[in-house]
Amino acid sequence: MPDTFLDKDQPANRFARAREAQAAAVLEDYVEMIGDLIEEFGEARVADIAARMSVSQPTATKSIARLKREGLAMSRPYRGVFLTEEGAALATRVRARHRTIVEFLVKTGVPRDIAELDAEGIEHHVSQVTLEVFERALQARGGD
Amino acid sequence: MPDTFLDKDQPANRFARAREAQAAAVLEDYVEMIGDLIEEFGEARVADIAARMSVSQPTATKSIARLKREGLAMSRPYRGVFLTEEGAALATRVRARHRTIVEFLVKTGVPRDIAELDAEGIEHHVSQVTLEVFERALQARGGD
DNA sequence: ACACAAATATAGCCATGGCTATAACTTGGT
DNA sequence: ACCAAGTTATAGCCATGGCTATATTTGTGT
Ligand SMILES: [Mn+2]
Ligand SMILES: [Mn+2]
Ligand SMILES: [Mn+2]
Ligand SMILES: [Mn+2]
Repeated sequence: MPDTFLDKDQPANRFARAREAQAAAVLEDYVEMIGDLIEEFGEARVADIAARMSVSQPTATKSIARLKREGLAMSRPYRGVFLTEEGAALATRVRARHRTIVEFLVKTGVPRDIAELDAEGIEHHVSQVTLEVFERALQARGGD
Repeated sequence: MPDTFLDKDQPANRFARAREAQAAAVLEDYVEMIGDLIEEFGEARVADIAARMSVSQPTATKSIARLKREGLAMSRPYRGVFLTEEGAALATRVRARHRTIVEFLVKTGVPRDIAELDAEGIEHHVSQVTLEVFERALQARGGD
């Protein structure tokens, strides 16, 4: 065996890679939205999270349990949900990526409302390299 | 109740919409690939489908069962898999969309290998409107 | 203090898409 | 004809993310 260090979690092919990206999608959307709610209301209630995600309250509760398991959020029973440092950092990154993608689509010619809809799914599959390409495209004569 | 006809299946919000797009992703990838295999080898064997998807053979068998249930494919036990008319039509559409997205990303400045990886996930979330915007961008001085 | 409404948790169901282990079938070679 | 190898099907497990129904807790108003 060679003693070089290989990148971990290298998916075998493009389908496996897309599956991995998808697995993080729910986590990403929840932390971003919990961050939004805390920003807006000072706290994130389960009922508000469920409403914004358009899922039932028990479904939101279950996903929040996964966030907690993965160290992204914290909460005590019947209290609001908070982000850990790691969760807050993820929320910030995810929010920036979301915005970049929407703005890139809009600049390319997609109506903003449609860009918002498409971006909600697309965002989870855009690699860092592609994101930087989008950012560069936006900087080039950005607000024409 | 008003007697106007409303569009069916209108998701309540962007998250529900992304969930719906995701639900079709596996179906789309399988029909496209089965079409590829039939094109290349004259038939699509379960083992080859599983290998290309990087899943186990039983996982492929199960997904093929879903394709059959949904009227996209047909097969008899221990025989190859075939596409129905509907499945073949979907494969054609999905393949064209995949290519458009890859070419658009490449033209925007994303390295081709990365564009291929990202497109495998992105493709399922690009609306018809956005796809047409991409196509127009490609036609404008396409091969510089 | 207490009752009631609202919010949250819990129980228990389902479909999907992963997996491994093993059974059953098909096929090619002797 | 038959056996071995290869291929496909089946059984049975798990995690995730949906749902409804119901229990529990919180907090507010009287
Ligand atoms: Mn999203
Ligand atoms: Mn988002
Ligand atoms: Mn795909
Ligand atoms: Mn594809």
